[in-house]
Amino acid sequence: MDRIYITTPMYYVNAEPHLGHTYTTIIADTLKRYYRQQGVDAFLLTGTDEHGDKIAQAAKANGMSPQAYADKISAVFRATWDECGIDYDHFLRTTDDYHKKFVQEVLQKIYEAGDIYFGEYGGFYCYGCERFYTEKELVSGKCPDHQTVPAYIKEKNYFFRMSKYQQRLLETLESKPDLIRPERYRGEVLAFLREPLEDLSISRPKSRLDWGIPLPFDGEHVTYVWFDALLNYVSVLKHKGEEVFEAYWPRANHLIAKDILKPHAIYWPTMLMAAGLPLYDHLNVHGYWVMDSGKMSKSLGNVVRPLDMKKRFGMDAFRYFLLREMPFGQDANFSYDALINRINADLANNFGNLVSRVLAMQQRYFSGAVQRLGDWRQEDTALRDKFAQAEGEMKQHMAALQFHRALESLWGAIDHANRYIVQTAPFTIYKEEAQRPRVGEILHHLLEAIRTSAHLLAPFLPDTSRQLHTLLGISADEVNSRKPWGSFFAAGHKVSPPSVLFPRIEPEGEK
RNA sequence: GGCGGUGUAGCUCAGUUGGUCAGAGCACGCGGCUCAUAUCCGCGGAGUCGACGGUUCGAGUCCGUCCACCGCCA
Repeated sequence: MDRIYITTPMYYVNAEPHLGHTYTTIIADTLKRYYRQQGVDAFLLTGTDEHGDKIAQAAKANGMSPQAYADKISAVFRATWDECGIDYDHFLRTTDDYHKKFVQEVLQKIYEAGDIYFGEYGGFYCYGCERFYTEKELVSGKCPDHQTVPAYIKEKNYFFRMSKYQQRLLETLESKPDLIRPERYRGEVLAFLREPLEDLSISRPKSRLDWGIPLPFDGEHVTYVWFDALLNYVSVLKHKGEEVFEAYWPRANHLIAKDILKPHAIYWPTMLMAAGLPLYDHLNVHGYWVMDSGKMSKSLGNVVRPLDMKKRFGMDAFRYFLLREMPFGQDANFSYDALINRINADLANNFGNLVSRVLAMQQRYFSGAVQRLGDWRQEDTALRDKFAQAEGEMKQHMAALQFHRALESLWGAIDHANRYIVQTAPFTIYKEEAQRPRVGEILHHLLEAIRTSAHLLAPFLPDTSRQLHTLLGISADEVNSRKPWGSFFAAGHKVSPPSVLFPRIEPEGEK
C-alpha cells in the first residue's frame, strides 16, 4: 500500500499557538486527509519542542519548574489542535522518555563513529537568541535582534562533524532536485553549501543549562535544539516499531516555514547521514503570513489565535482562507478585509448559495425527493465534465502542494454549476406542466454537483463536507464510493431543506 | 559586498520552452433573472506588463544595465 508520512515541526513552547503554527498544521492536516482519501496510508505527526534556555527561563519567571511549564504550554498546543479538528496520529513531546532515549542512542552511535568531538568555543552569546554571534554580526556591540549586549562565553562543547557530509549533501541535492521544494529554497540551500560548512555545536555544559538531554558519553553536558528537536521525526516511528519506521520513513514529508530552512535542509540531512539513516523524501517550505497591521506581536494586539478565528468565522471558513490565499512557498498577506471577502464571495455567495438554491428547489418542487434521470442533454454532460476536469486539476495541484490552485479549480466547477442553473432555468420551465420531469433531471444533476463537491472539498473543509452529507442524506462511506455521476441517487431518495452553511459576514471596522 | 526572489488592471495575483499574452478573481458601473444567504447570470478595463537599452520578422516571455522592495549569505 502506498504511504506518506507528514510532519509539522515540533513547536517551541515559548509561545502559544499563533497563525504561523496554525497554517503549517492546517496544511499538514489537509494533506493527510487528501492522501487518505486517495487511498494512501497517511501518518501525521505534530508535537512540541520543550528543552532549552528560553523555556528554563520562562518557567523560572512563572515560578514553575521547566517540566511543569512545558506540560502546561504543550497541553495548550494539543488542546488547540484538538479544538481545530486536526487529525494528527501522534503528538510528540521532546520530553517524552522514548524520544530522549532515542536521541541518546543516536548521539552515542555518532560519537562512537567519531563524528562528535570535544572542542572549545568562545564567542558572544545572546540568551534571547540562544546562539553565538560573531563580532561582525553584532550591531554596535549588541545583538541585532534583541538590542542587548551579549555575554562573552568561552566554553567546551561537543561538536558534530557536519563539514564531513557537506559534499555528500551537495551531491544528494543535485541528484534529487525536488528534495527541497519549492525550488527557490533549494537554491538558497545550494548557495549556502557553496561555502565551507562549519561544524555544529550540539551541547551545553550542565553548569549553564541543564534543561536538556544529557549526553550519554558525558553527563556534564546536555544537548537540546538540533539533536533534540530534529530527531523526533524518527524517534516516534522507531518507538512504534522498526516495521513502522521502515514503512513510513522513506515517504517522509516535512512541512516547515522558511525560518527553519537551514536546520532542516542542512543540519538534519547530515545528521541522518552520520546516523546511517536514509534521508527524508521531501522538505516542503512555506512562506510567512504578513500582517497588514504590521509585524504580529502581542504588544500590537494583532496576534491571530486559531480558536478566536474558529469562534468568530468557523473553522472551515478560516481554513478556506488560509488554504486559498497563500501560494505555497510565497508570503501572503493576512487581513480581516481579505478574510471576510473570501468568506462572503467564495463560501457564502458562490458555494453556500448554490447549495441553498438547489435544495430549496428540490424541496419546493418535489418535496425533497430526487427525480429520475432521463436522456442527458449537452449542458448536463458539460456540467459533469467540468467537475471531472476540476478533479483532475486538483490532483496535479495537490501533488505540487498548490492548495490555492486546487481550490481555484474546484471553484471553477462550482461557478459552472451556478451558470448551469441560469442556463437551464428550472424555476421558469417548472411553470409548464410538461417540463416538470426535466426540472427533476436538472436538480438531479445539481445534486450530483453538490455531492461531488462534498467529496472534493472534504480534505479542505471537513466539517462542511460532513454537513453536506447530512443535507444530502448520505453517509461518508457512500460519498467516497465514487459511483459515476447520475447513478448515485436512487429515485425517491429524500434530501433535506437548505440550511445556511456559511453566513455572510458583515464587515465592521476591523483593524 | 555576493547570491535568490519579487515588481503585470484600484486590490490579490495567472501568464509552459518568445508569435490571439495583455488575462482571472475581488472591487466598481450598467443590464437581466427571481430558485437562492440583497444571492446568481451577462456585459464593461487604451493597464508604458518596474526603468532604459539590445537580440529577433516578432518579447511580460531571451540578453545587458539600472531602480524599488524582500530574503539568504558575508
